[in-house]
Amino acid sequence: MFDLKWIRENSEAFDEGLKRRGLGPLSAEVLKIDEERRSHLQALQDAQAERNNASKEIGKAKASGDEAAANAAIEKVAKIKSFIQSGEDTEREINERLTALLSSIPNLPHDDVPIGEDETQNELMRQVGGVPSFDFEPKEHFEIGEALGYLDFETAAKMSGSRFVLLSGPLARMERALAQFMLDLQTETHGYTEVSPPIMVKKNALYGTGQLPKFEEDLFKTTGDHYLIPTAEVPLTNIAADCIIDDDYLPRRYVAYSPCFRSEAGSAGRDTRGMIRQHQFMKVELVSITRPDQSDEELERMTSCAEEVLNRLGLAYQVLKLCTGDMGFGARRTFDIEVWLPGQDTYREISSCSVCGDFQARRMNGRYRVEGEKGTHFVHTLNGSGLAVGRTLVAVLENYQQADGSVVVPEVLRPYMNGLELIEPAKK
RNA sequence: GGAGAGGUGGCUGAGUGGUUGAAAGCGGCGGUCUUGAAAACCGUUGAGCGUUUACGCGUUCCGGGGGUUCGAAUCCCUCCCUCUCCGCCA
Repeated sequence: MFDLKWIRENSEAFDEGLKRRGLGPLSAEVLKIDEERRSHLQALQDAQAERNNASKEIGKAKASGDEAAANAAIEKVAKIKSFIQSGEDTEREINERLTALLSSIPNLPHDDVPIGEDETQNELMRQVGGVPSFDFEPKEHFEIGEALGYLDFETAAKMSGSRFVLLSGPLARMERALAQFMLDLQTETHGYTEVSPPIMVKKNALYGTGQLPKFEEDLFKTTGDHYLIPTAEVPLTNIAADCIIDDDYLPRRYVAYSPCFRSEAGSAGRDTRGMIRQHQFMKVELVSITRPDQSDEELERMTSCAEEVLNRLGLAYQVLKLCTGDMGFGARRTFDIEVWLPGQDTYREISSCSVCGDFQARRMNGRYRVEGEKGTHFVHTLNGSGLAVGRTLVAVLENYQQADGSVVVPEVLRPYMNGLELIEPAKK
């Protein structure tokens, strides 16, 4: 959501930002409605002032028992009434148009975000860790997992259809181990506060983070009024909704382990094999609520918190700065972390860290106050995966696979897996 | 699922049609007192929008929306949310 006053005063910068996003200019349309609204408001408010004065007169006249004067004033006001009535209708209608337009406009990218149409134009920031070499042809994760007997798409499809998976035995355990390891790292080493949030939310929460009203088709909705969260970003960021936080409490850092639900409406045919793209997956999510002057630095920090998971797991990855065309709706700047998958012979997204500025804060009315100062300001919000657990499991399987089909358990996970060092095929 | 109660400013909480943007308390800010602090006392303290060089002026806001009325925090309708009791239950 944008500050109307800012658009009014920076209409060129606004259109320029939209252009960088690959969108046409909108300031003219916005300002036209704004203009309409303001000139209308002036007339309406004059009429209201007149009515209020007359009403006070009536009050006084009645109090002093002067019925004649009261009736005269009532008659006078009656004439303005219909104008005010229709004027209020018009105001409502204009406001609705304005909010509808404003709430569908994506956030503007930071100046340093490269301009581009799609993921091919993202900017490579760094590559970390050596890509492992194999003296055999590395398999994809689903081949490995299915051969082990602990990764079962068929059984999942039987009860849930496509894009679901059933993990069992040591792989189910590894999913839990990964989550535990990530949570411990983010809370104990990086200072995040662990949260166990609701995973069903109402639409105002989704409006706050920007999934609604534009992306309803990506969400699962219950038969009631709840939606299943597509990411814990939604409940975590909405902690700040309708709050006024003292500035010395900022930044606030939250981490949550939760399932995520996505309809994948626009992805038919993509990543149909394996567990890369599922309707349901587990993720450890990081969210920061900061002051405006802290948010850029916080994005760097958050990204490195996510990277540390991969460092400790010994997985190779690269960090990209997303170009304008590949960024999400609410983001001003996004870093994607892509992990190396030997089976696919490529890097795949495993985390996405974004700074949203005050875009979400405006939508959810999340503010902070500086001690001793008058008034409030909008907070800045950031979110990032730390990490997507399902895809991390994929990465471990592919990177730690051996020629005989067994999979070595990364050292940092062993304490979480009862000391298990090697995953071998299930005995039938 | 059945029956009730309620949503008021940063917080607690009065207010049931007429100078009420709203008592009181807490908190915040300023001051007096004090070597300093605390306590006490005095004063002050909402937000959005429009307009104005500015002081200011106007308007809207007592969960959201609609209605009644010359006039609504106060009456009516509706939606949302919270809570209590009973039943069921992880």
